[in-house]
Amino acid sequence: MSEDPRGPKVPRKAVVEKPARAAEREARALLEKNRSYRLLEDSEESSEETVSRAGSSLQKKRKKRKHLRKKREEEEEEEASEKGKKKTGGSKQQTEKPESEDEWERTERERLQDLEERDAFAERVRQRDKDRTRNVLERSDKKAYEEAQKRLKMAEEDRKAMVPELRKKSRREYLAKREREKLEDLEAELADEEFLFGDVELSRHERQELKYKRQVRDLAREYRAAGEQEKLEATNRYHMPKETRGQPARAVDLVEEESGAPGEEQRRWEEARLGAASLKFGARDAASQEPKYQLVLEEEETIEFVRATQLQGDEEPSAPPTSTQAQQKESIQAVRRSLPVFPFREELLAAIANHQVLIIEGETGSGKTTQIPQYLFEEGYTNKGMKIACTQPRRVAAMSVAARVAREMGVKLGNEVGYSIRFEDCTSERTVLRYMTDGMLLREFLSEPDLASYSVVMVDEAHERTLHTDILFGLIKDVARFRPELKVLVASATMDTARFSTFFDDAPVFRIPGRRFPVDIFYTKAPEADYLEACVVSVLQIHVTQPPGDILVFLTGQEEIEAACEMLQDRCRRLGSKIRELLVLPIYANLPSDMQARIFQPTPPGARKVVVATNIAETSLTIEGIIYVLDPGFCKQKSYNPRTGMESLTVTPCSKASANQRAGRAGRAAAGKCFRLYTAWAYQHELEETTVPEIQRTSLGNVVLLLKSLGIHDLMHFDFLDPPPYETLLLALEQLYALGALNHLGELTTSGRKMAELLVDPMLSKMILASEKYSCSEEILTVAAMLSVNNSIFYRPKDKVVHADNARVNFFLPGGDHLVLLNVYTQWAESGYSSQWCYENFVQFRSMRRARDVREQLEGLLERVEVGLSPCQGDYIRVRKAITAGYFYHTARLTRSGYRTVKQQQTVFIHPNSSLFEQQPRWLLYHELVLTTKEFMRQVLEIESSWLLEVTPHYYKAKELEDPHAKKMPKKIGKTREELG
DNA sequence: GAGCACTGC
Repeated sequence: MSEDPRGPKVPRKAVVEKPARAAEREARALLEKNRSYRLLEDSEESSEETVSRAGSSLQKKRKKRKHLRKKREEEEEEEASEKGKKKTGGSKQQTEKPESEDEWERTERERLQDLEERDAFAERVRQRDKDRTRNVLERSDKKAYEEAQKRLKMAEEDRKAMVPELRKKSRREYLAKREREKLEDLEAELADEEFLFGDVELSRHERQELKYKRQVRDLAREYRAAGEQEKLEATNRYHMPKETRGQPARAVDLVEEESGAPGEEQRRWEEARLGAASLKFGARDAASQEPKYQLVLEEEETIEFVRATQLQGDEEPSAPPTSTQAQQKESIQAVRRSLPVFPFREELLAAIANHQVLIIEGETGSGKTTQIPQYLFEEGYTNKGMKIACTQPRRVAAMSVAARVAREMGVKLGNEVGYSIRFEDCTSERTVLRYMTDGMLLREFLSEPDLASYSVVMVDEAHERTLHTDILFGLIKDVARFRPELKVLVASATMDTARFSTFFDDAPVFRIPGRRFPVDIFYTKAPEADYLEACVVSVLQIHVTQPPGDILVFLTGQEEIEAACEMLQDRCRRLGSKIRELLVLPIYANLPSDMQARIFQPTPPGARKVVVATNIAETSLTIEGIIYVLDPGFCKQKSYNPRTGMESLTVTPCSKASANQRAGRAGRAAAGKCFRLYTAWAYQHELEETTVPEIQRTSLGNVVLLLKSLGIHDLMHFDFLDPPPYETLLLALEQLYALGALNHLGELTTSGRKMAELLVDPMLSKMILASEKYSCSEEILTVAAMLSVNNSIFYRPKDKVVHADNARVNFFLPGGDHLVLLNVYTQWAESGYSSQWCYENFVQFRSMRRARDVREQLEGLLERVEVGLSPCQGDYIRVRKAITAGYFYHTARLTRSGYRTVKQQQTVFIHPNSSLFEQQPRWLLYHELVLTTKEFMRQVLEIESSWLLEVTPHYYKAKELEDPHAKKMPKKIGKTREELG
């Protein structure tokens, strides 16, 4: 790239103009190499019939390409004339030249025509965007603004009004539950004792105790029976003693009225319970009561402690309720001044003025996200209509930060300050401070490859290294080279900043102290075999020995969390009143929202909250009041195997960076403690320094398509901060070629350009484009939307597995899972998108709502890529063919030894949740391949081999789709079932 | 007969 003076301009130029020659040449050579490599491999393995078939058709072209390449190199300086010559020459030669030459010329002519068409299409899209922008902004400005206001108001109300009510409610529920559980426990305990020690001679004391317990139980039973008989009266049956009124009521109060000895019975009950508990755990279960390990304070590690933060309490005036607007404004300014970044304002602005790229290192809470863009605004970086972009990895972050900055600046959200996220654009023409998700800025490159309207781009939370952030780095670095006036800020937590600096040509690093309380880190003395058990024990240990403060436990997934919660609740119940109340609350992304909200409710006085969470609590949400963090040191991580194209999700030890991030969660409100369930040695020697960046762990079809659309051809030499594996890129290129998104020279085709607009995975977008031909785009859009919400459509609670499974089976349609998904969506739409319908059918409302959002967006994009909307009118064959047109790469056939993928002859299985699980169609298409306990195909569709020839004549040959065992196999299972359906 | 962490366009 560097030898080409225009190199850095590639992204800007290429979209409308011809791609830079040097890059193109390199890409071509590379593809050439790739292909010959594939060819070798294929000829060795006769099993890879289909691929070698694709390869052999290429073989012919390859010879021609050599010729072409030479030619192009010679004529490099006269591109335009060459193009003209080819075009006119091509049409002439069609009639005159011998066949082989004709074929080559035709291919070449078609290629050039397609490129022209592609660029014309891109131009049309840009033009339409321009025309439409105004409308969209005006509309969304109002709508989004109202929505944002509503959200903010709700959050406010949450804090003010809902909380006390919620607290009361949860307390009531809790008390009722506790009463029930206590009684059950007592009964169980008595039963146990009678069973175990019935024959044993008891001491006088023990006999007395037993007798007393029985008495208490009988009283409680009687009370309950009485209460049920006279429900009306029961409400007035007892009152709270004056002195305890106002304090939380206690479940045991109910006993005292019955006994007629106020206070006395209660005291005795408590003593009995306490005695029972200590008896059980102190004497009979002595061994299990021993702490399993000792937590040892290894080092008093403090994570970035800044004294100044504690001054903040004095500086921040608690705004009086009657304060005027001016006063409020004053207090906002005071808060702004109190942030750690404030003293560095001038220094920072000077550094930004002097350097094009600046790395900003600062912990969360330093105010960098909210303040720095404001400083830049105040400094005049937004003059002449220029904008400032600040990217966030998450939608909520972009929204809430924008709202806060708008408040600080005293403007309406969506005017000067706005945010822009998928499904929601809250910006207007006046917007100069623009918070957005990183993926959103990435898409903006498509319409504005040089980011001409921005004077500053700030990439926040860079240390998280999301896929989008990583790609942004490469693109922004490139843009910065030919736009010297563009300022680039890379904001990151205290890690990896040296690497960022090196990447951006040794950009200076500006450090801002954070505001965080110290966190003591504890390690275990010896490794734990069962970390789940260890977790439960440690939680109780913290609960018993440590001062008040909530606990946050990090586990890997839903299953583990459910198990841990159950164990904890079980232990607590058994310990009874020996320990203070412990509220156990799970949180993970798939948890229904109302359950999720529970973790934000304040802890009742005297109780302690334990939040058992997945990685969601590591970055995505912050829970107030967490003082203790319990970290077993594991997380689930996705990995991608480019050789098989298979994704897997495995439990792996987390990185040091991740462990520190988790520990930091303990120090948000006050000094905290973090207990790590592994040894200090393991931390030092066994944990990776940082998590492997996402770009090295996922399939890159989408990324390649996007980069190609931006005119970047030489992906192997794209400036990645951490380059993805070579094989992953190769596989992505290969698949895109097979899908027709790239031509034989590795250039983007018109259809590829359209696929890039659709922002779903390439195969999915190919399917959508193909739906036009089979006129079933209505249905295909639905299928695509449903496929893009991760398998979280069906809700399957543990206690209603049978019902849930029945509900799912009711949606089955012959043909396969794609049609089942279509069926679910259609029925839901018919119900008026009802949440009640979802509830009744064990379908997750949240996922469906998301599918609806996606579908609506895709519908808009369909218009953009110039595809008409048409219904299939009940002809599901058309739908299935369109799906096949996108997923012909993902096919499997039934052999005597089960299913094998057509492409790689890999043994695979139908997922047990599939509607086709108990059937064995001969030909299958799958949406994805996942490795869990086996290699499973998820979302499978029955197809016919003849369709493969129909939808992709270039990829399959009739011969290889013949089945040698055809006659021995039952006749077309699919057909007969379709007749039934 | 399985068992999906988390984001994002």
